[in-house]
Amino acid sequence: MKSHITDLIVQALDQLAAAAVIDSADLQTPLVERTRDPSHGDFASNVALVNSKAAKMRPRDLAAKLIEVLPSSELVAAVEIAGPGFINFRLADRAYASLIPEILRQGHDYGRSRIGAGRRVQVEFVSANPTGPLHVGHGRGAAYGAVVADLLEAVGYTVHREYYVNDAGRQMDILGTSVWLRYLELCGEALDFPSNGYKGDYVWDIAATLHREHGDAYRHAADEVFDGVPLDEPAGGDKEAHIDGLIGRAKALLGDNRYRFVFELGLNVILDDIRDDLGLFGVEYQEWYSERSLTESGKVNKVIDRLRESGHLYEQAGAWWFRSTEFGDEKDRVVVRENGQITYFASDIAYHLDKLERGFDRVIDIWGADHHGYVPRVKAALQALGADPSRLDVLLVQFAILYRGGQKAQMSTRSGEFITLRELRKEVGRDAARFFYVMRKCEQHMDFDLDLAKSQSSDNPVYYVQYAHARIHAVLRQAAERLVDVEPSDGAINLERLVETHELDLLKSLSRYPEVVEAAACNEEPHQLTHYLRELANDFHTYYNAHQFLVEDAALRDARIKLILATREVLRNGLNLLGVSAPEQM
RNA sequence: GCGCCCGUAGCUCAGUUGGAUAGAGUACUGCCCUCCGAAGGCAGUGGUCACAGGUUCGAAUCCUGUCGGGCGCGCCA
Repeated sequence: MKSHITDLIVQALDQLAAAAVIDSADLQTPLVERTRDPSHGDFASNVALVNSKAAKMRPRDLAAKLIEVLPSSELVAAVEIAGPGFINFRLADRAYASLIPEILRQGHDYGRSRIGAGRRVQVEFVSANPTGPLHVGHGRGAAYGAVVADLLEAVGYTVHREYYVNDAGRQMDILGTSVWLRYLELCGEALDFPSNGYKGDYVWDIAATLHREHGDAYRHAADEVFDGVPLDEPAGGDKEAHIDGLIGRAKALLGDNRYRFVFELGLNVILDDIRDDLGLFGVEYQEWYSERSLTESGKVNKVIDRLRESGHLYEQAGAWWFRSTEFGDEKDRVVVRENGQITYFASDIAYHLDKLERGFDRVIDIWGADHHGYVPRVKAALQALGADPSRLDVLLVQFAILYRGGQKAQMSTRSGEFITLRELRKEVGRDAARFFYVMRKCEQHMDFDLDLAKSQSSDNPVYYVQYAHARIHAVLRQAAERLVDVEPSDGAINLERLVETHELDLLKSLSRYPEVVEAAACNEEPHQLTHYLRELANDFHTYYNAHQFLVEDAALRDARIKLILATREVLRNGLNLLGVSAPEQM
C-alpha cells in the first residue's frame, strides 16, 4: 500500500526532472507516511517540502506541480495539498477491502517479505557463563534476541542464532573447584567454603551426583587441599588469591584427567539446564559455539600473533597489551596476562574475527548494558586486524527490574539468590514473560510488573491480544453450533458490503501489518510489534461490540466472516513472531 | 572525575528516524450485556515533552551546557 504511493510520487518526480523543472541532482528521496489524523487522508508525503530548494519553488507550488503530473491510480480516491505543502492521499474504500483475499491467500506468510534478500546475519545472544542457571536478567536478552532474530528472518534474512559458551577460563575453574569442595563436604570433610566460590544450591546438586556415582574416588583430606593456600578474605587475606590457590591445589591433587572430569561434570549439567530452560522459553539456536574450541584450535594464538606481528601489541610488566587507544578506546587492554594465560578479551577477539570470516554479511551481538564499555575494544581489535568493524552491531539491553506487590523483587525468596528465568516462567508463564520482555525498546530501563503479567484481565496486554484471537474462534464455534454456514467465499465476493467505520478501521490496521514487521525488523525494535498487536486487538474488540457477525443476511455475514478470518491470521502471525501462543480458547 | 543509556499525563510507556492540534495503557469518574465470550466497548478528567540556550520554513526528536536516575571505567568474565 505504502510502496504503491511511493511509486506514484517517484514517477511524478521523474517527470518533473525530465522537464527540467527541478534539478535531479539535488533530489531528496520522498518520504511517505501514514497520517496520524484521519482528516489528512490515509497517506501523506513531505516530498514537496524536502525538495523545495532543489526546485527553487515554494513547497505548496511544487506540490501543485507534482499533483499535475501524478499518475492516476485505481486505489487512490483523492489527492490534495495541505498545511505547509504536504501532499495527502485518500484511498478508495475498495483499496482496503481488496486486501482480505490477499491475506487469506498468503496465510502465515502475510507480513513476510524479501527485503533482506537472503543476506546472512548472525545473531549472538544470551551467552551467559555456564556457571549457574539463567536468571531474570538473562531473560530479557533471551526474549529480545529471539524476537529480533525471528523478525529478521521474516523480512528475508538468513539468520544464524548462536550462543557463545564460555567453557574455558577462570570462572569455570572456580565452578569446578566449588563443585569439588562441596563434594568433599559430602564425603565428610570439614572445610571453610571459599567466599568467592559458587554457593548456589545447584552446586550441591552436582556435587551430590559426583558423590553418589563415584563415592570417595575424588576425595582428598581437607588439610591437604588447603595446604599452602593463601588466606581467604574473612580470615584477613585476599579472596582472589585464596580461590586461585584452591584451583591450583585441585589441579595438583586430582591430576589432569580427574580434574577435567569434575570440571566437565559441572559444565555439562549446567549447560544442559540452560539449554532446557531456553528451549522451554521458546528460544532455539543453530549453534552453541565453544570458547575452548577457539583456544584448542589455535585460533586465539594465531590472532595474538597477527596482532603482535603487525605492531599492535607491546609488552609491559610481563603482560602483553593491545594498543586499542590507537582506535579510539579509552585505554590499552591486556591480552596475555603476566602468568601467561590469555584473557577473555583475547578469545573474544578471535571469536569476533571468526564470525566475520565465516562470511556473515552482518553480525549482531546482544549484550547486557553493563558490558557497554567493552564495545570500543572489540571494534578496535577488528579494525587492527583489517576487518570492517561496521559489520558488527552491538545491541545493549538495559536491565529489567521486577516488581511484585509494588515492591522490587530481585531476590528469590527461596534461595536468597537472583530469581531464575525458570522461576519467572513458572510464575507468570512463558507467553506473558516473552511479551513483557519485548514490550519496551531495549535501551529503555524496564519495570516488569509480575502481578500484571499474571493477571487474567484486560489490564494485561498479553491476555488482551490473545483474547481477541480466542474470541474470533468463539464466533466460529458459535456459528457451527447454530449450523450457520461460515465457509468463506472466494476472492473479493461480497466485500463491498464492508462499509462500516469499524470495518474500515480494522482493514486499515490489517494493511499496516507488513510495514510494522519491516520497521520492527530493520530497527531491531520488537516493541513496535507488541504495540501494533494491542491496537489491532482494540480495533477488533471495538468492532465486535458494535456489530454482529453472524447476521441473517448471508452476503453480509460472508463479508464479515472473511474480515475476522483475516484478522485472526494477522493476530496469529504477529503473536507467532513474538514467540507467544495464539490460543483458540482461554 | 571520564564514558554510555535514560528523563514525555499521578504510574508504566509510545511518538513512523525533523513534520500538521503530543498519544496509548493504567488509575479515577460516568455510561453500555433479552445480543456471536463484559477476559469486552464508549465518554470524560489529566502535559512548562527535566531545565537553559542554539541550528531552520518547522524541534519531544539534532547540537552545546546544567540538573536528576541507571550502568561502566580490572593482568574478572
